[in-house]
Amino acid sequence: MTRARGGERADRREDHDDETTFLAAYDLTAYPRPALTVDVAILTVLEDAIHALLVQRPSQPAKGQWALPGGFVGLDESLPDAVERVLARETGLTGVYTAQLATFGAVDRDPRGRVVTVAHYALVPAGTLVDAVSARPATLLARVDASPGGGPGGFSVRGPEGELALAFDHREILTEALARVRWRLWHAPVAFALLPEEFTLLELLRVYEAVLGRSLDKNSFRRRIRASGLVAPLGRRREGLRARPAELYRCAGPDADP
Amino acid sequence: MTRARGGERADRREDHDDETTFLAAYDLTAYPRPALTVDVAILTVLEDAIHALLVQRPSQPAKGQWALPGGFVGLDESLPDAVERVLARETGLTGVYTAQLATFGAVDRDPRGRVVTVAHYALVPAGTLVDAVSARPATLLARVDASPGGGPGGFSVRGPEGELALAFDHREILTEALARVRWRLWHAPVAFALLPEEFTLLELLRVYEAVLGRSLDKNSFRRRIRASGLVAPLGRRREGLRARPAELYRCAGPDADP
DNA sequence: TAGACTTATATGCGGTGCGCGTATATGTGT
DNA sequence: ACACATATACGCGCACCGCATATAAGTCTA
Repeated sequence: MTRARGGERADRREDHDDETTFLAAYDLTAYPRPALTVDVAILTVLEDAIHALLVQRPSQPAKGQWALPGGFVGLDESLPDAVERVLARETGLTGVYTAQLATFGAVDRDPRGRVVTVAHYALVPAGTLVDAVSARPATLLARVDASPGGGPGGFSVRGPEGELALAFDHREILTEALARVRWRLWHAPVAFALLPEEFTLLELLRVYEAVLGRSLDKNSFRRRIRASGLVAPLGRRREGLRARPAELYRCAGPDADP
Repeated sequence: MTRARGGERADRREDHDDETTFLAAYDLTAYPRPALTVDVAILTVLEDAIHALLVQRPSQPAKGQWALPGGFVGLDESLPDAVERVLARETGLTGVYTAQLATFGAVDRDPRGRVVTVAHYALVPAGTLVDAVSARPATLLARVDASPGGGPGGFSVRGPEGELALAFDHREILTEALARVRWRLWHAPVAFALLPEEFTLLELLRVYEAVLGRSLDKNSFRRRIRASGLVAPLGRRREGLRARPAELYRCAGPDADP
């Protein structure tokens, strides 16, 4: 230890030269390595149910099957950049809330060979997502019905034609995304990403119920949300509905925590 | 839609042939792609403080610097397999609790070029880790002192010689690992992975305090833990200490949740 | 236009869990 | 025998949540 510290400065200079020459000669691509993709589970709450945006694969492999939007990660783009690019390319969406979910690396998860995917989820207001889907062919919003008692992953993915089988391991990714969003709902202000800027407390409640898959008490919910300080009343009301107009709120909390 | 459904069976056969020929001709490796590694933040609680196992890099790049154990992901191994291999190779540890943390893909995070790493964390009882470190040169247990008020990432990593600068973005990974373990402490039975099979409630309390970075009330803690049903008394006691012997417990809960 | 209906909002009550203080039990050390 | 240290049990009060109830303020309909 003492000897090593005595030569510290000289060693450091020597190491720097070593590293420079090492890096000049180093070829990362000399070794076999997996391919890397990002996949995004784009979720929303529509008609009191979770929906996921799916795209019909336009080319091999799994051509014609429904899948999560995804794509290969470029050499010069970060993971968030890759997600942003994929979202824009396959759905036209920009500026949406996204977060990393988990990385899936089963050896046989892609028939093309070894492909590891960094799965993400995105939360989008229903209106935005409906517009995006209707503007694109070969995309749909699949209703994801999760029965909380139905065990892990015990949910159905339904399109207009009925139950859908997802390509690759995308059903597994969707399962994880659902669990993650449920988990974060109470601990991070993610629900607001699923609503337009202005919303009523009942609309917020519906989002919570849809995500959690169970009904919540309206009074307790009001108290909790208002006490949390995450919403601020706007002083205006949503009128023209069947009953007393409800106060409009907006998200007010500083975004938070891991 | 109707047309597509009418030809479904024939299409499927055709698609299968297409996919087979497609896959035969497909070369995943034809496109540039990042290299992929796994890195593991191996954590324990020693002397009422969190410690992380670090290895001194034996070769370029960042030669001589302290880093988290890690290695490239092989073409034929899953991510858990890669983690297991790396742990065994660099620390000799086997059969420890590991979980995926997050994937770090900043373009410039590795001087060799584009290297994306799937970061994991491992939780190991202090005794096991002390043994592993003392059996290997160029490894150490660095004390990680986190002041909860010190802002995000506001912690120190200290070896016997003082503060350490970690290689690559490993300090960032350590930050995330710490936050994740804190987050999970109350929601999943992770604390037991940091203790030997048999432990007293005070020892469990010390683990919680070390991970959370703050003191907890002993009485409330007892009630919460016992009411949680995650521990079962063994009927034996830890004797020979300075005071009344404490009941020994073991982890009893079914492992749980994402 | 009056009343039914629907939804919004406020308030009160009781159980539960947790922070905190206190009392008692049971070992070690002098 | 006594002090001392820790383990364990219990009680009190507060905060929060589920639940019920009351009132407000609109729309809808006869």
